[in-house]
Amino acid sequence: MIDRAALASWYLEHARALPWRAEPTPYHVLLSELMCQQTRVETALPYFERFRARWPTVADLAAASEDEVVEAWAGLGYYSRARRLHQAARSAVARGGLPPTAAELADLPGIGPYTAGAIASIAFGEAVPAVDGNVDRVLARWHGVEEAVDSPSGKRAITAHAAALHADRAIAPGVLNQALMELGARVCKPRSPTCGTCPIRSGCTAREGDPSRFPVKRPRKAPVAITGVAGLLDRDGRTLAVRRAGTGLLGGLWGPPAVLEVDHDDLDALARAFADAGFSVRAAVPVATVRHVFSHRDLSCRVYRIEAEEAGGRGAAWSDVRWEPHGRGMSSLGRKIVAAGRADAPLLAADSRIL
DNA sequence: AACGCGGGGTC
DNA sequence: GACCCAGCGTT
Repeated sequence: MIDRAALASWYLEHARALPWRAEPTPYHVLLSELMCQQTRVETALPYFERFRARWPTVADLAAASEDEVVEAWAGLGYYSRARRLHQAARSAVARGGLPPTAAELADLPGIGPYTAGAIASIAFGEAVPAVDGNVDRVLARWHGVEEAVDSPSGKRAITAHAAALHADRAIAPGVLNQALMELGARVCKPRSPTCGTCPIRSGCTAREGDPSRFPVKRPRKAPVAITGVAGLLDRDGRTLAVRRAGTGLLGGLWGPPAVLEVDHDDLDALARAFADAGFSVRAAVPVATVRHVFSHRDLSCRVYRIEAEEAGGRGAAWSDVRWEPHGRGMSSLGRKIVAAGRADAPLLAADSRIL
């Protein structure tokens, strides 16, 4: 059995002072947990502060428009989280507040097994596990779990170990769950864990051998290489930006007109993209090629500087169009494309093509 | 069980 | 480059 008292006292001494820990209201925990899904705490921190300042209560967030929320999320990635956070906020307000149990919380959009357990234990004190990547690692190592933690059976095994720690509620559930996560982030790290300082090294299976052998994971597929084109059209120091339609890759996100899954020199596709934004392209000059890796796609995108005139009309590719002064509110890919155009790279006149 | 979905830090 | 991060929802 893991020495829970040692784990808890280690946590109380070493816990980072995170803003949602200072005041772990259900709304703050909801916000932080959604932002931290597959995202480092340090990355989510400034977003949490901005959201909390702009929408201090769950009712404020529910009253915002989805577009506002997605735009405020820009740069954080996995944008369906933003839409689901907004939906969850509206749902919570409609039912008079966030429900206090993991079972009910799991019914809300964006809240799966981990997040439900985290909110229920941290904000409401329910004795339920919250198994994230850190807990996977800590418990797989301690118990020597040989099954892949990203398989259903492996996840069940880890969850059972985590649940057992709450058996007699010797430690406050929120403290225990956060202690496991904090330990995974600070001590029981993926590579070169510092076992010598671990408060629960006694009894740990992996410490006897090679800790980095755990947790076992299924092999992941490499991102598929794709190409695409993007165009920069400037006017009065601003760049033409479009909002991508749909909820697929970068759906709802702002950026310069870009077409994915077409060749680097597919100027017809680029011209159609601008036509959908209401512009007729006269010339396109290649200025850069940017690479952007998503979790499942490895994109090489050729960036063109565009000359065009207003033609009116709009196609279905974009849900909105505007002139964007800074690149704020854009996806990271969008900002990268804008930056490529601002760079002092020489124009590739030899590749220039007039439409 | 596999896939779609972002972005960035770290070694 | 590879790995992985306070994962979830769909198929």
